[in-house]
Amino acid sequence: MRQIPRATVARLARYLQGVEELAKRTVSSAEIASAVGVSAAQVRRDLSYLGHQGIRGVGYETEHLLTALRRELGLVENVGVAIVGAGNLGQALAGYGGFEERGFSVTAIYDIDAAKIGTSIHGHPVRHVDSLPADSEAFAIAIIATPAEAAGEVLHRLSACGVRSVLNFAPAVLKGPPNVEVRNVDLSTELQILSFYRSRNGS
Amino acid sequence: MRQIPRATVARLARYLQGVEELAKRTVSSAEIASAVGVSAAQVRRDLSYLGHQGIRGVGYETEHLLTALRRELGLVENVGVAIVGAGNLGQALAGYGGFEERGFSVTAIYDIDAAKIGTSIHGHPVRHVDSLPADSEAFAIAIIATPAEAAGEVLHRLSACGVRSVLNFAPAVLKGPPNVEVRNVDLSTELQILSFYRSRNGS
DNA sequence: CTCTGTGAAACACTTCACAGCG
DNA sequence: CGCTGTGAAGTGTTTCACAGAG
Repeated sequence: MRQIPRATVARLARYLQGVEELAKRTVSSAEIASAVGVSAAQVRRDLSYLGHQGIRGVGYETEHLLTALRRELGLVENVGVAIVGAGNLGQALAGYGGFEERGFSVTAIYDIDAAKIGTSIHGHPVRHVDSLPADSEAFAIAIIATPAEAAGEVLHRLSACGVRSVLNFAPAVLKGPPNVEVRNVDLSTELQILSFYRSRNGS
Repeated sequence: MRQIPRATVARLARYLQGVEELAKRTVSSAEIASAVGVSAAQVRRDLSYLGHQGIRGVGYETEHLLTALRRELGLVENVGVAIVGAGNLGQALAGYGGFEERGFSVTAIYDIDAAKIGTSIHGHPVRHVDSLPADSEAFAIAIIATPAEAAGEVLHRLSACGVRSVLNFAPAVLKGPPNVEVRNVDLSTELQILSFYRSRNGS
């Protein structure tokens, strides 16, 4: 029963946030379900992958559940995040406070523009992309926020210096080697998907 | 055979971009597949939802296929997009050139900060959130880039003035009424998912 | 008596493999 | 002969429904 379904992993992160917000001493699957917008059966099934965490007739003890979720998601220690690309999007991400609150630290921003290197953006140092290998111990996850043309090359470099988890915002579909998990978040693609549903959700 | 699976819709948008980039006169399912990183059988199955578009023994006639994809995705006309929230992220989105290229136009940015209203960001006017209903004819899709606290309220307003498609970047899981399609893109959630896989992808 | 945990059924999506068109 | 389009099989995910713990 090990091997958690991918679909479940994506929801565990939501549950973590949902349960944190509920801020009760115990929570039931139904409460979590309505907080994150899925079915109660789904919540129970998902949480069952973490082993027996609940108390029958009562629900889940909040602190215990949060610990289990954080452990499963690898969030026990603070996680370092590198941002590659100091353009508009990279800067916005660097200034986004939400990361720190959730246990992630932006360790540095990488670019190739000599004018930017050595400066600091929202308190984070800007370094040359060439120093990624030297810095690679500092972070576990990288965010690609470069133009599409550069994205493939950046992924290659990241993968070469041992990064296993990449979040790609460049408008290109990246696919790393099998041991590298890449999540592509393309804004245009998202809008196109929405556009599809707009036409059918009857006016 | 109508009713295209959600998973397929998400890929159609990728195919559109992949085929555009290939820029050939005809493309085979195998070519599309390798451009976007899925299996050839998957591409053929997905495209078959659009009806018979290919030519056996040859592949798909590029122009014809692009037209069919754009029609299916509701991208025949230019699509208006409103951005709500003129903070860091909202500004970055406003400056992101990729939208215009793909048939989307940012019509305006909405905020409640009096100091920002009336100014313009990357050429897009900043208006008060209260003017959303009056402007609602201008856009079909809205992007929420506000703090988490405001997001629910904003969704409510958008839905009240007839918006059916919403892309939410605020760190909150929004769920609109059934006739409103909401896509939640939460950066922290994405990082948490990556964090999960980091621990398992054998070092 | 409530709410979890889970077999079993249902459903959704993907892959296989090949008939048959051009 | 190459490549599409698709039944059929396979796999993954969700829902149902209920036994049983607290």
